[in-house]
Amino acid sequence: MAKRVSTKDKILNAAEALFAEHGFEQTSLRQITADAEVNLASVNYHFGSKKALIQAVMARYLEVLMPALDRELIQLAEQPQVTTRAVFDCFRAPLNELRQVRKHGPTIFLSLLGYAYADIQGHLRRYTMDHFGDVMQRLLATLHLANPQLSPVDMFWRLHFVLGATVFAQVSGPALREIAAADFGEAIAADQVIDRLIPFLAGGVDAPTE
Amino acid sequence: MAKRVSTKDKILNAAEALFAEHGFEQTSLRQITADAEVNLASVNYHFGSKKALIQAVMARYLEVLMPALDRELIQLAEQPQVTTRAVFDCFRAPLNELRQVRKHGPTIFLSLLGYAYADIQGHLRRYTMDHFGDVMQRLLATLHLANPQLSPVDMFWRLHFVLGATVFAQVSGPALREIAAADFGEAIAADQVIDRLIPFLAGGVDAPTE
DNA sequence: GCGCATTTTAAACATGCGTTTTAATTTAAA
DNA sequence: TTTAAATTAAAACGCATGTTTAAAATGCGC
Repeated sequence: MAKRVSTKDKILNAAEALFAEHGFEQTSLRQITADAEVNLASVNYHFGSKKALIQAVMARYLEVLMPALDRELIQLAEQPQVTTRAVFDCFRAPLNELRQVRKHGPTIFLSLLGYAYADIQGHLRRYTMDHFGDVMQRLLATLHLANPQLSPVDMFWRLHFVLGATVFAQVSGPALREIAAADFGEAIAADQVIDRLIPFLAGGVDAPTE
Repeated sequence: MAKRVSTKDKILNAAEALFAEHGFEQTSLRQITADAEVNLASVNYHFGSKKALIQAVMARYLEVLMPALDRELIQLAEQPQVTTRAVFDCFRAPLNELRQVRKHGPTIFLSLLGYAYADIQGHLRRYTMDHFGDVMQRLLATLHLANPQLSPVDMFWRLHFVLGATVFAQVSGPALREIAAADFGEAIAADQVIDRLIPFLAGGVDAPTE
């Protein structure tokens, strides 16, 4: 009983794999449709344009991640003490839930996130704000609970440094893990990079200002 | 006495400005040669290929930054106490020296660095290691002085998180500063982002491991 | 000022891209 | 089974890219 996969899903699956590896702009519809074993024109038929396809790929993950993250943040806010580290740990379970979407969902999603910010500046930011603005608001509020000494503008910048480190670690992840394995004989799984990352991020956010 | 600028330099100047703003892949030779007011074919004549032009643009900055950074690191190593923060502060003067190359050299260079890592993975890394491997070695050694508790592999990852945050902050810099100005009415200059960044980076590197 | 090497120019080349068109095919309801 | 809608397929379109070619212009030592 081989299960029938729709053309639309074949495209989504092939596209996200190529996007995660090479970025959006550098992945052509011809590569995608060849990998998906569908006709070139079917992307425009089912999604309308390449841009809409990119959005559909991202939405599939965001719709799982964002509600899960929201639940974690609400739960955390009930605690008497909130630390920066605890806020970042809120991402662990939601990221893991992305495995429901795809086996290597967490890694794929973070790579996509990286390219989304690098390639189409503002485009994804607007989408995220429109659909999940309340979650982002809660994230900011919770981080402020943990760091009342940071002004909103300080927090704004530090959060983007956090995003940068995260995104870079994932986009360059395959290459970096290869180098690390060669130089230190120590191979770590893609999903474990996040374990190294979180303490770093918390330390950065908690750092005293200038 | 208008000073005569060679075609080669006109190309380099126009190219780096466009590269810094839009990235390498997304900047065409036609845009570059139009801005530089030179013929399209002159890029291939003087540099051989677009790839070689990219390398020439980066080299112009690296050849100023790296020796200056090396001097700072050597000087720092003579101090009795070395902190992570002090290591990162070593970048301030060398980055400022890039103004000799161009007025907004520091910002341009960091943007270029960002795109270099995002666009042509490994390509720039190899060039840097071939030409300035000794400086990178010294940087690692100095950071180890400041953080003897971190294993080499820990340091490897944290340094790349640092690179990611830096690069992202610069590449997304214009957009982020715009948003910050709109949301907080607080406009900060491009060169001041580094002042916000350094405490964050030092805090991240100094953070306790998992 | 001649003659050769260097540089600039305009044009074309080959390739790849996202998209559109038109016809063939499959699907599913009547 | 018939028929209309949805989907797939092949081909072409229009455009942009990096590169190459071959002629024209320029610079410069003699």
